Amino acid sequence: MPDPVVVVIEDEPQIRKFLRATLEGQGYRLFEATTGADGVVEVGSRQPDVVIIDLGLPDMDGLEVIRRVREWTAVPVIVLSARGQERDKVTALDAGADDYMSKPFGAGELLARIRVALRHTAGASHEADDAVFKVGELRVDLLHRQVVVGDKEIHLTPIEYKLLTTLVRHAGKVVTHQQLLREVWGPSHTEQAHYARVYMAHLRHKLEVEPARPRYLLTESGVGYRLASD
Amino acid sequence: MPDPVVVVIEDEPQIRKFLRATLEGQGYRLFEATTGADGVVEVGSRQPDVVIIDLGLPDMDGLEVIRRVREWTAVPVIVLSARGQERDKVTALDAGADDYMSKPFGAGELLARIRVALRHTAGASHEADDAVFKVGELRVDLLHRQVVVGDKEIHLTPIEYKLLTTLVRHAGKVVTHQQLLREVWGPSHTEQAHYARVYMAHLRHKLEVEPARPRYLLTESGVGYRLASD
DNA sequence: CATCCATCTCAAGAAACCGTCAAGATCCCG
DNA sequence: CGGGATCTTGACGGTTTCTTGAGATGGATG
Repeated sequence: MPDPVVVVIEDEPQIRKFLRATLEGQGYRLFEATTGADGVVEVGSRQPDVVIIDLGLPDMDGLEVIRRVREWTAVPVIVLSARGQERDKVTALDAGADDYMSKPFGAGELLARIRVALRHTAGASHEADDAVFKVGELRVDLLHRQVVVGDKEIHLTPIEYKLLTTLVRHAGKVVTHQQLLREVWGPSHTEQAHYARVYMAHLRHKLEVEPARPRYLLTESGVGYRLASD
Repeated sequence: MPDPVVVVIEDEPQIRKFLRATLEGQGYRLFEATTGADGVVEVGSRQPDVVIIDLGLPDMDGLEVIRRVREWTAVPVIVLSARGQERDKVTALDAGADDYMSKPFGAGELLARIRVALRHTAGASHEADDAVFKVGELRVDLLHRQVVVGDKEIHLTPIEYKLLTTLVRHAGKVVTHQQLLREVWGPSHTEQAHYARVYMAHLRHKLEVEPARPRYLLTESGVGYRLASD
């Protein structure tokens, strides 16, 4: 999993600095905005995993920012505020915020609440994307690490699988020997074109109906290999 | 949409009364438990939309209740606590809680945070939270911590059970050694691939008809393990 | 047709990985 | 304190997977 992306909308330099230190130390990628208008734009362009917003902004009401963001995304929004009145909290939460922390707050608690927010989105996204590649009788399910030909499940060794997924990622396009060797065996093995040949043979025997006349795993002589797509 | 169902786990009659007044006035259906053990059962039988739990319970640690509940459902859990230390908050949130409110708290804020929790589950597809995993002769009941093969109940040690539930959570998908070790033994034991082997052997002897030829607990050589699904 | 080069096939040894067993160490309950 | 259950750890043999080499195939070229 790549580092989570966080957009911070905060005008006070002091708090921005604090957030930067806190978050970057934990491996978050941070993008900052100092006005509400910038904030909305930043959320739109960065597609963050979490948004942290201070309600006291110079140009527009933080609540308005939340409402604008909520018009098109369900990204978790954590509110920071100098005001701790119940009224303020209720308003912000009902405007679409997912959490509300009154200043002063501790770094540990903020990080914990971010982890909660990330848990939520992790669960939600899990259901939708079934990253399955299909061509002819061949099905490659990246999520389940499962390869099926017709209705028979095929067992692949780690290298075979990695080779296949590399081709899947570039399905339809030619993958040069160099590229293949680099992505499967690592940058130090880019000369051993032999490896790729042996393993392409393995894959063909396992996946092709007629290994000698491949329909999916095509050779581009002198260049590399290509996985047929549709 | 029918009235949302809330389970309250709280031993102090005073606060229970307050919650009852607050929530029933807003059209929530309320079920109460006064001990942790009861609470776990209540969550299992009522299938609530939100759980509210006080950390200071007489019989067991509230954190333990949260962990038990989290073994089989993602229902939003809001923690109430007399303690407001950051340490306590972080522990509870990392144990699986979704929100944390220190006493004293206002009715308005509680209701707002409940609305946030309900928003979250509304977005997620209403998957029937079936706490029972089945495949072939094997049944794993996450709620009752019960494992049955055929019609015989099988006793598992804590580690065996945790290993099995980790596989159940990812049923059908390959779980890498790293993942397995991290989720069962903790992040510091990710090198000891040996552990997993020994315990997979234990599980196979207890769950498989023919341990040498496993039908459920499958090895993905060089990668990890996979629990068959369907 | 002969030759060359890229590719494919096959197989065997090496290496990594896995399952098993069992001997302590540790924990838990009475 | 004792005994049983559970967990850790090491050793060993069997299996899978990887590497490597030698020869076969097959198309392109002159």
